[in-house]
Amino acid sequence: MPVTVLLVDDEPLVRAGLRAVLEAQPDIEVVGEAADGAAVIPLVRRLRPDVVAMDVRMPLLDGIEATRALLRTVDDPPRILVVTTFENDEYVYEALRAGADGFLLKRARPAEIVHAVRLIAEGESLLFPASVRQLAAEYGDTGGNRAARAVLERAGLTEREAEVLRLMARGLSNAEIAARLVVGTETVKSHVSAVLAKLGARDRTQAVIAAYESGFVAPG
Amino acid sequence: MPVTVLLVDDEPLVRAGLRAVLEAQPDIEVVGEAADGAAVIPLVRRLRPDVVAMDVRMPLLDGIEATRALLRTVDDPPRILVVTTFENDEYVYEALRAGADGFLLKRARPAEIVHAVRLIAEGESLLFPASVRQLAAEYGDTGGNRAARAVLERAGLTEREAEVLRLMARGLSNAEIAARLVVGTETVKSHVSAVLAKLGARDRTQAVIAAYESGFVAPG
DNA sequence: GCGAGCCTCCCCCGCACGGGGGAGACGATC
DNA sequence: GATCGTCTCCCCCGTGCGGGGGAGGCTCGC
Repeated sequence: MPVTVLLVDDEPLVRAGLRAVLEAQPDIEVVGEAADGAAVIPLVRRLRPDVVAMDVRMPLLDGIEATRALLRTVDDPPRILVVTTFENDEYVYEALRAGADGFLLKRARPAEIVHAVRLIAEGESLLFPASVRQLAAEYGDTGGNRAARAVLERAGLTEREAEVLRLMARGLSNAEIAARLVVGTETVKSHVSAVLAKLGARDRTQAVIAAYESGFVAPG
Repeated sequence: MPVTVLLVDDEPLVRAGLRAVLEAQPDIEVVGEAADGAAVIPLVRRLRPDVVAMDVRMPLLDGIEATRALLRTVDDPPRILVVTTFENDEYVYEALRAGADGFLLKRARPAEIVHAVRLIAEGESLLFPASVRQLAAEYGDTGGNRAARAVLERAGLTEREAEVLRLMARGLSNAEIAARLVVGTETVKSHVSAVLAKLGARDRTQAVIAAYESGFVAPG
């Protein structure tokens, strides 16, 4: 009976890579994929994977928050392997505090990745902060504006407000947003004001910056 | 006759992902992989790929140096698509200046990655953000990597204007920028207007979006 | 010397933006 | 039925923003 794995990462490329690496093993089966933390819980409920390979930096709900939510709301939760690009100790500790069972760098070799998944599935934990620290020093820690991200995630934007923010982040004026959403400009102004208040932004430019910095919208 | 691609990335996971994405296409063939920039030149000599998909951050020889070396030492060099995780102004400029033909984020969707490889193979240049491509059209460039370079350089921001744009992208108002730069607000307004005109932006929000989309400023 | 480009500052002017209120309609929840 | 949150729309009002001009001082290179 193979180890079943759910992949959670906002980059399709990474998901494809993980899938290729893991499915090359006869005893490991990738049973599903999710692109953000918010989609994880229902998927876990349905697929009941043994292991969730979870990215840290994701839109909507990051890996750490998703881990917390998962362990809090799901009975008999899967083991969680946090997968990330390059890390600082804060992330390691935060992830472990949140209840993750292991911690792995994307930079790891395929054999290490496979090994990690097997270990985690067997109930072992896995972490190597030494190599993490070394890599962080080697490549220079870019950090990331976690403050802005946290703000956005905990801001509690409604669906409509998020929609408006997305359009703001595409450079649309209030009038253009109104036309796009088929509502009045006064309505859009209300939503924009709500977005600004919730994000702690002074104007739409700052709101758009927060959207980019938090990963709510991505360049490209 | 399929497009042949050489993958150069120090992360096996990313190579596996790219391979999975690209080989799903009947007209694209991955002919080889390399884990660092130093291994690229002999591989290119032997395999003669149409396109090299090259990571920026790599041990031994980074993607920019490898690009330079490749174009300097190989006859009839392949087209070079720089693939990277984080958008960073220095990298964009440096990579294009080194002679890369395109610039792509790893977080791009599979369809975008495939599209990028095809475009590059056809001799087009590619800058992932639409706004930059738009600039290319506006400035009447003929395509090719010279175009890409020229666009970014000839987008023609002066040093001062670039400085103002950076501050705009940090959410500062005109008055705050003026205070920071120790000049009058009217001066800042002049610079901002120049930036807007050169970027084809209607307001500062669109300018900041362009800054993010072009990699002029990077999230995090 | 002279122009070109850049940085600096100034004027007028229209308007989109954002703050601060309020309010009706609807669905979900209790 | 009552309450809450969301979405919708409205009012007034001040101002920061951006367009369209112009102009002086400075350092370049021709």
